[in-house]
Amino acid sequence: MSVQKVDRRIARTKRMIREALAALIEEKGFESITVRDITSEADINRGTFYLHYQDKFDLLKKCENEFFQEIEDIAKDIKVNDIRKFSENQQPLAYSVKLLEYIKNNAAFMRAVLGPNGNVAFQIKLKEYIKTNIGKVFLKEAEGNKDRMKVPREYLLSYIVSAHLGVIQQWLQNELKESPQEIARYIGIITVEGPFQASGFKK
Amino acid sequence: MSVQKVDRRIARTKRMIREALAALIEEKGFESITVRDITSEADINRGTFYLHYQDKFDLLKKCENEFFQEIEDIAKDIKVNDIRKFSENQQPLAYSVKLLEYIKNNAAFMRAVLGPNGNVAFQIKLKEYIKTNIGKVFLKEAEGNKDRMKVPREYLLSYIVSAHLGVIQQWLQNELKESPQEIARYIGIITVEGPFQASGFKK
DNA sequence: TCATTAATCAACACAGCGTTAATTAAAAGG
DNA sequence: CCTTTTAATTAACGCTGTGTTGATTAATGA
Repeated sequence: MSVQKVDRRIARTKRMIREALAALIEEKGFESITVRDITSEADINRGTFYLHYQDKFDLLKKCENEFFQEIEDIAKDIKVNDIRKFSENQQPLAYSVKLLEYIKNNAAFMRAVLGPNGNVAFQIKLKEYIKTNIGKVFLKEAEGNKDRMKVPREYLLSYIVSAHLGVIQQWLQNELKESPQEIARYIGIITVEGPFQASGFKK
Repeated sequence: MSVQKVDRRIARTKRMIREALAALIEEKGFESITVRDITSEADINRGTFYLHYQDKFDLLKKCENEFFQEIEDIAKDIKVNDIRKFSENQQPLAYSVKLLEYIKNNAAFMRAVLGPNGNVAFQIKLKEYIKTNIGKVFLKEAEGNKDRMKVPREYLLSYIVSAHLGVIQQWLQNELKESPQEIARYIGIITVEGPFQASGFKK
């Protein structure tokens, strides 16, 4: 198959539109954005928008799909024994570091969709991703000891995934002050040792 | 101060509007709802809506405020030593049970604002509430042992709070099959013992 | 250089908004 | 019960945003 070269004008227009979208979501939330807002922020004609996207929902969906496409590749490298490694020498999980690095490199968009004016549907999809690629790895380890499972698997899983996302949101709110490695270490510590073992409460 | 008696017509109208809102949010999400949708669902004149609310955002805000007003009262009864009680005899935390009971009694609205078409701003406010009334109680216990704190307080707190909310959302998604007591027990087990102690992994 | 095609511009019908003035209907209170 | 008060209805207003179209201009790639 031949590689289609993209017209520079198209690339530029799409880039402007997406940058405008991220800026506007963060500014006032997706729901109150109009196509007019986007095109005037991007400094293009309103009609041009409709040459590329059906409406603002279509635009958001395409941005999200692009995101998931890209982090899907990250997931390919996950090592199942990551968690064992962590238990043994407290090394941050490789998957976490990569995901967090990606988030840091796309901070504007991530802050937009995960921040206070963000989008629940996106968060649900992201949780689904984390659940598939991360939670299950953790639980696989845990279920070796199934008879001692005190809480149904679905609740344990949703707990881990939500907690994961919570730390990421706190990090974004904290203006990405810490390094991805550091955050990955926090997640590892809390998730593997438990929040109160980590803080020194109990035993 | 004299108790103002509310005109039955007003009470009815407001009730219809709020029921319509919950139904519509769950159906297609807050952002794509129009005032027309609400008033036709509630079977009232569109003009009537504007006698009570400025716009749909005002309506949502007032519904949320009512919610927080009511759960604020619940928080008044929280006992600081709840967590100790749990550690000793695995009794569900009193605050949790009450909050979860309230959620169960207002399932339509809660499913609407916390579900897939829900509202991030509401979730943030709810997290804030949980953080204040629950997380801090947990952490107060934990911080007796401050020198063993491996993770910054803010991350630990956001972890606990997000995880909390995650279990609630899983519960709503699970159609409130379990009792509030049971869910409170799950939350207690996972939060105090840690997800992997709870599942039997490690040690 | 020149054919191709993206972007612009102006105009269209349409839908939802928020408001208003006149009217109808229901509730509260004597 | 009857009257006064006030909530709800109705129909219309101007305004803003939508999504589309046809004609025109300008940038791109070969």
